[in-house]
Amino acid sequence: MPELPEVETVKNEIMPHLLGKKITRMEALWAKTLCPPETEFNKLVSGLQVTGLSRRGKYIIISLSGGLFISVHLKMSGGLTAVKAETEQFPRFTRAVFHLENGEQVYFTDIRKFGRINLLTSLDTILEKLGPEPLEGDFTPEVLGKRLSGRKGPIKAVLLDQKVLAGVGNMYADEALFKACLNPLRPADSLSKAEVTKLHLAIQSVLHKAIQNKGASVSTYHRPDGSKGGAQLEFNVAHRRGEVCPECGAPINRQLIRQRACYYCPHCQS
DNA sequence: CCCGGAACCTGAAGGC
DNA sequence: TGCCTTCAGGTTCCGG
Repeated sequence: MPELPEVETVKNEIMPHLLGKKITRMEALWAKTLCPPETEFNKLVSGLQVTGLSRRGKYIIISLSGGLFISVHLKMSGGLTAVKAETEQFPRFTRAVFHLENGEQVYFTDIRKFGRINLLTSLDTILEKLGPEPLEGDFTPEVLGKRLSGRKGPIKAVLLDQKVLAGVGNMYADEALFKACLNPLRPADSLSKAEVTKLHLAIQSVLHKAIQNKGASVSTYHRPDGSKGGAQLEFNVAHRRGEVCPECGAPINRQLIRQRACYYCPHCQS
């Protein structure tokens, strides 16, 4: 599932196919994917040039000439695929198409239709619901400590709150808590200073390593060239139902926390 | 602020 | 083989 490392990888690898190109037309094959709807979207973007690509949390931000932005959220099963030249048949599950100059295209595919491509005049609506970027220099252990203070819910659930920290999802929250040897049910504000520091380091190292491995291909995630990421091969607990802890050999627990599957080692994370 | 639950969707996997 | 149920989990919204 796309979390920060997967979104970062998609952004980086789709960049050469979009940067500097003119958008001739946006096409919606599943109407709800585009907001505003296709006709209105096209009135505003056709002929504009892509001037930049960036990522904030799990959003890909496409900057356009004229001061407009397109945000892409992959949600559960979305992906972008680069295509050199126009083809007559779209791949299965294509929900939207970026038509570019010279007949090039970028497909937005999404089995479950949760993903969204929004046209924005300002990034405020996105930025105001996101906490700090975990890999930026200003994300320090002190900042993490402040974000967790006063939060009495389980640390696992609090880490998934995008307003606390942007970009961490279910898989990497499980991996970071394992690396920091923290029980996912611990109240977020009960962590000692040393534990917060350990968690801060664990979050950064888990995300860095996953980006190096081009994301985790569990279920439907794929890179823009169609290949898979390798980060799932290094998971210690996430999605490892019925397996044992690589550190101590204890069976990995799967427990619902706030309706979300949580994988952890009951021995190492006691 | 905290929490639970539903909604949005489809395909894979497991049970019978 | 085939029907039915469950599971997957990012985000928003609604109600208590």
